[in-house]
Amino acid sequence: MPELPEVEVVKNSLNEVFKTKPCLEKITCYRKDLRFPFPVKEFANWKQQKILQVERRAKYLRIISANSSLVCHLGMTGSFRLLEKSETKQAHDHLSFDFQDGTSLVYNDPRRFGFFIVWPGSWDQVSSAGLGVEPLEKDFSAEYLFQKLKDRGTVIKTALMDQKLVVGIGNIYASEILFHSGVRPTRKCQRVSPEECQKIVQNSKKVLRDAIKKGGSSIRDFESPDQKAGSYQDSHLVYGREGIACPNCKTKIKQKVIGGRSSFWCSSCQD
DNA sequence: CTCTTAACCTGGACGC
DNA sequence: TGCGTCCAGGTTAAGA
Repeated sequence: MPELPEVEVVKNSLNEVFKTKPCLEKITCYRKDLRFPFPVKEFANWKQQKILQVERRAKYLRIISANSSLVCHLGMTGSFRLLEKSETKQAHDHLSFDFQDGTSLVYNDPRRFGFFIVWPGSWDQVSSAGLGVEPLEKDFSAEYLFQKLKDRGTVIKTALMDQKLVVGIGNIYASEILFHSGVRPTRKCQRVSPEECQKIVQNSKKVLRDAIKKGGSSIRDFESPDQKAGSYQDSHLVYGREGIACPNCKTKIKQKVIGGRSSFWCSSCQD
């Protein structure tokens, strides 16, 4: 489900929830694991704790209490929603943060690719791959991107989705960013010019910021904890639009699997 | 070392 | 209605 904009929206929404209901009664899990075993011992320490803040790095969330913190990843289908006192849990509800007023914040994840782990100290320890720069920060620059691309054997779309290079960009936004930049997803990294790097960097920031503003993309099932669906899917120009006219030139949008992921582009607007 | 593929899971859409 | 196949926003171990 979630790329950077969706995770950012979830983060903001969780912070709203925890601002109103900072005091936890307990954490309950309804199974023993997701992608990794739940840190059950650690959960026991969260009884009666106050939740201070939620942060985001890459597609990871960090939930911080007074004396501990948890890192959560939503995988493909993870989501949170608020459960009122009278409501009962649903299929694929795997864990809940239970508040002292009887309501709960429930984590639901049909495919169970998500996880909760104890905060290990540094972000790089969360991902064995090692995390690249944040796309919305200054250090994601045209110079940085050009340097990273110049000795790579892969194509540009694969590079944009490589979390070691830049974090947070997934399959939807990679296609969208490359369309906005006029660069074909199949272009070899070494053949992307400095000028095109500039465009890709600028459009990454623009597309991701616009998507955050619109609450993320809600295709299939994404929604934030306040139950609001995002609307950025209405702004998708190529993703999921195979055979539909390009908004610029009316050429039919192409689709092809690149690096194992479905990719979309306009063969006339993108070189 | 770099790069690609398969696997982890469930559910929804589609074809027969 | 049912059953088989394919596909889905991510990550990463294993293979080439």
